[in-house]
Amino acid sequence: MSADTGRERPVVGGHTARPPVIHDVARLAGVSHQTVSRVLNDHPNVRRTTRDRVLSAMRQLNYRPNALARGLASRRSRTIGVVSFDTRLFGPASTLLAIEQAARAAGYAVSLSSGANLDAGSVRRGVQALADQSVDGVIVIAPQEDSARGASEMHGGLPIVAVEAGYGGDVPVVSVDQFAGARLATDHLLELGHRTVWHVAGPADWLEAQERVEGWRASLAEAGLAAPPPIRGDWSPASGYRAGIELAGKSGVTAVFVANDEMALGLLHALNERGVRVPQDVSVVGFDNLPESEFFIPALTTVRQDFDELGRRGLQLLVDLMDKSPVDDRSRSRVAPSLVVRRSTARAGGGDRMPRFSAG
Amino acid sequence: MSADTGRERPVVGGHTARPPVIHDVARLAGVSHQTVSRVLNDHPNVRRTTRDRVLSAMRQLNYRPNALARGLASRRSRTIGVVSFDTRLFGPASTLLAIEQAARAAGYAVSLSSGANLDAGSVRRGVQALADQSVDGVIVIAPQEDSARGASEMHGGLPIVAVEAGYGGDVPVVSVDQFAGARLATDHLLELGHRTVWHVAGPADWLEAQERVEGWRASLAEAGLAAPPPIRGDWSPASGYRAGIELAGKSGVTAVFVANDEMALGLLHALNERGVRVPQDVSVVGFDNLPESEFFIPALTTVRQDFDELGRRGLQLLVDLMDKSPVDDRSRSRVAPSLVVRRSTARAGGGDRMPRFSAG
DNA sequence: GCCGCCATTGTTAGCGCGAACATCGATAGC
DNA sequence: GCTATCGATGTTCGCGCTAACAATGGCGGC
Repeated sequence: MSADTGRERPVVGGHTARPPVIHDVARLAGVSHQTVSRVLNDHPNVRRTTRDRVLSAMRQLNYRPNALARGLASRRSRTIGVVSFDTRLFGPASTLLAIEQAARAAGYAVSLSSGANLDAGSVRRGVQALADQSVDGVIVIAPQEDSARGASEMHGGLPIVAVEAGYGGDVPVVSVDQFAGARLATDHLLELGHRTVWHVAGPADWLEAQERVEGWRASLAEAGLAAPPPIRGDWSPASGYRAGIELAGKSGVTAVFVANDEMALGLLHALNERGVRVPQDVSVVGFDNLPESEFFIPALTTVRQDFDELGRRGLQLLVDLMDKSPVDDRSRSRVAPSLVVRRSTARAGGGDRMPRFSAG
Repeated sequence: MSADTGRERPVVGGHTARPPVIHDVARLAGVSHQTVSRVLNDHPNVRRTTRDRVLSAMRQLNYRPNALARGLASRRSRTIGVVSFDTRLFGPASTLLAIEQAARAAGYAVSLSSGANLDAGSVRRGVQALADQSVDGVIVIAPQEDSARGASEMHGGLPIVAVEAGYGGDVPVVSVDQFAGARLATDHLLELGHRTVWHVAGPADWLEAQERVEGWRASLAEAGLAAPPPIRGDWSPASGYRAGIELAGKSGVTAVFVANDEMALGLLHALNERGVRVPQDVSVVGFDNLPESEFFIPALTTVRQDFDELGRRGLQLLVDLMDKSPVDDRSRSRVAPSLVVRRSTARAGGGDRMPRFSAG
C-alpha cells in the first residue's frame, strides 16, 4: 500500500522533513508499528533478530519516541511533579536536586511548581497545576503543617508524597527526625556542663520548628531542668540577630540552641557585636549544616540533615505508590540526623583557650 | 446519535467514572466539541451566549483539558525546560525560581533537568532529555563557557536561551554584567585609598570568573596600577579560606576583591584566625550578595546580582523566540549589578573605629 | 431581488502512540 | 495426522484534542 498522501512531503534522500515517527521505523525495519512499540516497551515476545532490526532502524533514523503521544495512549506520562516552597533555601534546594536526580534515574521527568509562599492554598494550586499536566505523581516539599492534607483525594487518587513535612497530614511522609536532632544538640550542650540551654525557635506554624522545640524541651526535662522561654525567629539571619541582641542582654546565658544555621549566623553576629565571646562566654549550636557553617566565626557546631537521603527516599516512596507496590510501613519514614561538632561550643565555665583551627 | 458504546460505562446520576472530556462538555452545552475547543483557545468567532453556555458546562463538570492531548494535536506543549547546573547554589536557585514564576505567569509549565556537573556533555544530555519531553523551548542556566553552544541546532531549531552564560556560544544570552560588577568592587576599594587590590578568582573555565578578573584588571589599569597575580579559588568557602591564609602571610595586602561571597566567607574566617582585622587591616569585597552576607563578621560589602531580573528576562526572551516575535538586539541582554557597601571595607590606613552596627 | 461576504458552527481527519484482539505458523501431545 | 497451545506478529481502534475545511444563515451592496 502506498502511503505518502503528500501532506507532509518527504524529502528524497532517505530522510523526511519532519522527525521520524514509529511508522517510519516500522517501514524501514519491515515490521508493523506495533512491533516497534513492543521493542520500545520491552515486551517479551519479540524475536531477537526482529528486535535487533528494529533497534538498528531506530538508530539509523535517530528515532525519538513522542512522549506526549505515549502519555496520551498509555495514560502514564512518566513525569512526576514537585511542589516546593522556596527553592532558594538550602534544604528545599538540596531535596529538590536529590529528587530530580533520583527521578531521572528511575526514568521519570520532573515538572516543577514552586509557590512563593507555602500556605495550604498555594500547595493546592501547585498540585492542581501539576495534575493538569498529567503527572503520574507528586512530591510536596512542604515543611509547613498540613499543607499537603487532602491534596490526593482532590485529584482522583493521584499519588502524593510529602517530604520534610510533619505527621499532621494524611499523605505518606518522609522527613528528618527533628526531635532526635534537637536532642542531639541539647544533650551536647548539657554534656558540656551548661546549666541550661536557651532556644531560638523557628516559626510556630512549621512542624520542623515545633519538633525541634519539643526535642529541646525533652532533653532539658530529662536532665531535670526547666526550659527557659523559647525566642521566636523566622529562620532568617536578621531574626537570629535580634534574638542574639536579646540574649546578650540577659545574664546567665551560656548555651543556645538555634533552630537553624542562618539564624545562628545572625546570632553570632549580634554576640560578636556586643562583645560576647563564642564559645568562651556562650556556646552555640545550629541546625542544618549549611556548606557555609564550617566557616562562620567561629565554625558552627550544628546538626546535619541528610537532604539527599530525604529526596531519594521520597522519590522511592512515590515510585512505589505509583507502581501500586505495597508500601508497608515506610509510609512514615524518618531520616536520622547527626551532630557535627565544631568550634562554637565549649565546656561551661568559659575562658578555655582553643587550639588553632585549620581547614582542609 | 446515541453515543455510549458501553465501553466506559457512565455512572448514572450525572457524573461519569472517568474525568470529563471535551465531548462531555459539548454535549452538556449542546454544541460540537470543536466549539468547546474554540472557547478553550479563545478563538474570536464564538457568540457570547454560546461561550457562556460552554464555560458554565465546564464549570459544572469541573472539566480540565488534557495537556497531553492538546500538545499532541497542536504540536505545542506549553512547557518549557530548564537545564541547570547545581540548584543548591544561590545564584542558580534564585534564577530558577524567577524563571519558574515568570513561566507560570506566562502560561507555561516548567520541566527541570539539573545535571550534577556542568560540562557541555551534560548540558547536551539535559537538553536532549527535555526535547524528548516535547518542551517548546529551553533555558540553560549554565555559567560555564560554551556549554550551551550548538544545542539548538541539534534539536531542529528548538528555541534555546542561555542565562548567566558568557558571550561564547551561539545562543541568545541574558546575563549580569560581571565586568561592570568587578569594576564597581575594585573602584570602591581604590576610592578608599588602597594602593592596590588583590583578587581571589573563580575557576578559570567559568566565564563569570573570567569577566570578573577582566573588570578588576581594567580598574587597576585605569588607575595606573599593576595587577597582582590573582589567586584561584573554586567558589567554595574552603578555597576562600585557603586564599585567606595565603594572603594573611603576605605583607602590603590591604584590599581584596573576592569573586563570590562564599569564598569571601572563608577568607574572612582565615583572616580572623590569623589575627588580621577586617576592615581595619584589610578591606574585603565579595560578589553575589547572599542573604547571609549582611551577617558575616564583619557585614560584607559586596556586589549584588539581580537574579530575579535575570530569570524574568531570560523567560521573556525565550517566549519571544517561541512566538517567533522579532527578538531584535535583546538577544544579548545584560543586567546591571550594584554595589552594596557594608562594614568589611574601610579607608586605607587602617585603625579607624567604626560606629556600632544595628540591624533592622 | 440577487450575489457575495462574513460570522458562527459543525464535520472530518489526523497528531503518534499503546491496548486489545486477530492471525499465523510451529511445536507438542496423543 | 489432528488438534490444543503458544510465541510472534499484524490490524483495528481510540486516547482527547486541534486543524482544516464545509455548511449555514444573516446581512449589505448594487
